[in-house]
Amino acid sequence: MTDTMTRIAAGLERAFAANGFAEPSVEDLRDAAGVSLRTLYKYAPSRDEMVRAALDHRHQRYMAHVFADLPQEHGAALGAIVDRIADWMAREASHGCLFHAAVAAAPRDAGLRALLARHKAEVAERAARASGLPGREVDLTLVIEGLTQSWPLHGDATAASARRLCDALRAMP
Amino acid sequence: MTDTMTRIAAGLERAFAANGFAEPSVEDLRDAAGVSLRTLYKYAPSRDEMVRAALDHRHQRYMAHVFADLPQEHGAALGAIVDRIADWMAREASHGCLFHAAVAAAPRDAGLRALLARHKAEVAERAARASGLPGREVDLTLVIEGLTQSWPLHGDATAASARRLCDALRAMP
DNA sequence: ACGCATGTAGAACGATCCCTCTACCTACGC
DNA sequence: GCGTAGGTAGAGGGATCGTTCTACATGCGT
Repeated sequence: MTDTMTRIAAGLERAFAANGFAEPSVEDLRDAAGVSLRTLYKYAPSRDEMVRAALDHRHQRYMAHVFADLPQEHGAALGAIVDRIADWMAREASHGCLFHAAVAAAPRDAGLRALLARHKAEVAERAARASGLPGREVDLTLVIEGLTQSWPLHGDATAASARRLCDALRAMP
Repeated sequence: MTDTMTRIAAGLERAFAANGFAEPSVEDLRDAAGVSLRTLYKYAPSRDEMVRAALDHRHQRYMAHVFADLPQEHGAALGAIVDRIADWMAREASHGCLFHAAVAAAPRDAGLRALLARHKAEVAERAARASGLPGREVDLTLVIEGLTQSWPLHGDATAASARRLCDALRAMP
């Protein structure tokens, strides 16, 4: 059932987020997914598919967490996005972006790199739309990526810095 | 003749940069290092030590590439740092920061995380000094990390964005 | 000429890897 | 009552893993 699939994907996401993409064995993943090995392989016929399933699930949850129910006003929306991302880092991704971690573990995998690019493009596109900055996806990607990567080093001070940089972005041509 | 240790470290760095930290076997690393298995284990007694040796070598080369012979004037120095990092990405690190890749492959390894933090702290400190922005290490880390992570997605457009953000940083209180 | 440090080549070990397979259980529509 | 779908438990194969070890070659100071 689809219910089983999402439960498996949620468990896989948790396992990869906690232990990285290299370390967990398929048996570890089976334990995290809470199903038998056979069922796990039925829904994700190889370890690579398990990675994809985890990332798909992660993408859904991330987009919902960051972009759902944003304020209408553009400045407030961008500030809220920064706060949501900082909140996400605090409670979910204290080690950094899961997509980058997946690509780092297998940098030759073109499919994974494409998945990363699509995820980041969608984030930038939603951020540009919510903040009323169409065409500024590169600027927004830079600040969001900087926030995401710096947060493990400097915590909430990074969020404050990102908010000020976003104000500067909106004032820039 | 170059020191055996540095030759090994250079080969290891190249292997990990090309194939990530999870994929290469010790035999692959031996081939990349260009020495025998016994010699490799003499200088790096475990695979983890090989990772450390590669990262140490990477740190030396990165700092030299980005911070050597910068202009005296603060604005020009910061612009040069951005250009140097973009140049580094173009020719050396098209997949992203090697330290983040190492941590992503083994997020539970506290020693690796400490190595990452020290590397980033040293980069931020040197950047703050060169650009005449003491105490602004968090801001600089955010822009530099954003540039480093976004570059694989948007290439030199990211560098242009980073330069404008650096100008904004210097104009901010 | 000789000892020693330093190197190469590669076999072998036990562990672990991903994946497949057999055998059995349970819920449910007809 | 019974077949089928979809599940569990777990053994095992074949390959590869990190690491150690033996056996041999080479350069160099004395």
